[in-house]
Amino acid sequence: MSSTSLSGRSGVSLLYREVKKRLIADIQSGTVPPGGALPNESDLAKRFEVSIGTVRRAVDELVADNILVRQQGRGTFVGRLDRDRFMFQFFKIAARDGTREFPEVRLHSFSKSRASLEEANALALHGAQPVFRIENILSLKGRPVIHDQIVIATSLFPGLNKRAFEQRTGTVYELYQSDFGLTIVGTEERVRAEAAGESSARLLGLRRGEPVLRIERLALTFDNKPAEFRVSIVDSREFDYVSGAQPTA
Amino acid sequence: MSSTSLSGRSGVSLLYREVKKRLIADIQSGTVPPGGALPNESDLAKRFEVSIGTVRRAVDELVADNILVRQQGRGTFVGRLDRDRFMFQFFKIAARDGTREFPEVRLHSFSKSRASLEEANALALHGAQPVFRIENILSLKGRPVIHDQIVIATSLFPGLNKRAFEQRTGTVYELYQSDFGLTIVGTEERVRAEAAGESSARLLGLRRGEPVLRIERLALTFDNKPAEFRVSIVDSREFDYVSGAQPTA
DNA sequence: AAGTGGTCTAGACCACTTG
DNA sequence: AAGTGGTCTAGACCACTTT
Repeated sequence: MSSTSLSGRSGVSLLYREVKKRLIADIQSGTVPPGGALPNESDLAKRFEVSIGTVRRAVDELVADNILVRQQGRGTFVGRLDRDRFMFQFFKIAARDGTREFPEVRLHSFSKSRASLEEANALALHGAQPVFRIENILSLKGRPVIHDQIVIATSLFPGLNKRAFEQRTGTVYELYQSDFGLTIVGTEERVRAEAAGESSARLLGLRRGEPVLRIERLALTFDNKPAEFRVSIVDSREFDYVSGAQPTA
Repeated sequence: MSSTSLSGRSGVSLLYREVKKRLIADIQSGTVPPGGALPNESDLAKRFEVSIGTVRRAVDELVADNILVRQQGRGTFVGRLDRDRFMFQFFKIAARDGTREFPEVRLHSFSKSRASLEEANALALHGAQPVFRIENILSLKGRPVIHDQIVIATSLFPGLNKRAFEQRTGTVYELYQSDFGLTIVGTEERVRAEAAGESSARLLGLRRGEPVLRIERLALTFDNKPAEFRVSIVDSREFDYVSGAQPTA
């Protein structure tokens, strides 16, 4: 964390935006690791030479983005992409009755090849760069329900291999975060209905042609840079994709 | 602080929450109509006997919830549920290439009957209360793509009839807002894939059994009270349900 | 008791819109 | 020029957690 002062009110830069950028930089550089505590607010105010209110505003936004977590009386921490967070921010499949459970994940295949045109486009790669392809089968209530096909550029995940992937202790995103310093901060998803293809049908125990959900998810890191492209095929006979709502006071 | 109007700091009530509630009450009562301007912030501060900062915090949250809209130099306004807002907050269907257009809406049927068990449950009705049933066909790029089935309790929409519904000038939610004082503030949606039923297939020009998206949407007003239950059947061969992303600085 | 975040205040000054 | 929201400050005091 460098500590020069923040622009003497000279130009376009809003102070709280600037503070926010610096805090993000500290997270990306690993200066403050996942789960680690930030300095307290008055120290941050001194370091950045702004008032506490300005620090609070920057932190407020990072909390709203689920990047930081405040705990009154304890401190402010970098959010870990653990199971709880995965369930609340990223996993949108719920049973018909509304129940939500963490899926049991089984690795089905791990390979390396080149990006298709569509994949390169989604991941903002220049040409058919090498990618890892990972297929997972996710089970809910003991039965296979989701067929995940993950595509990630090898350049962002140097040294990743099947063993490391399989032996991770937490979520996939937590692996990205802790082993490659890559924090997923949001996703864009497109959902449609299609007839089950052969491999998904076999893996999910469906007849070919049965209607399934196809979810294309682009996972983004800071500055909206794409980091992972994932296609999920979901047997939606007993499970729904859920979205939305807005709790007001 | 002279503690007359807003709780003298005695207990649980946070001042900005209290201000927020009062502002919502003014919107619900029609004291400030859709599109109308709020008093300026210093006047609000005087009226509520709080500082401007506290007013700003309350307004900040209402802006975040898309209920109010700030315009620097002009004022703060009650958001109208017009086409623009509908497109950005509620309409989640986009062409495969990402294009989004406002759908052409055609009324297919308007009737009155009693709520099914599922509908009564969704709308929090006590028993099989009377409801209006409205079916719309929504077209995109000149072709029918969405079959909407709307269910609303007659008790919330007294005097609504086919003519009023058909001759509305704006969106359905704008009608709710302007004619019945009922503001939709958010939705909960559940999406799954199913085989097209007979009527939807006919209306959308599909073969029976073709995979379609089924979207069940519960639209909520203040305090998360359910106001409308809607089932949308979507021909997703050329259109997707889109969700998500999170713009950070 | 000490340290953290959470709420609230009072006021200066800036940026934008309108008459 | 007058009126609006937008940013930033400096500091008091409250609520919660830990030692």
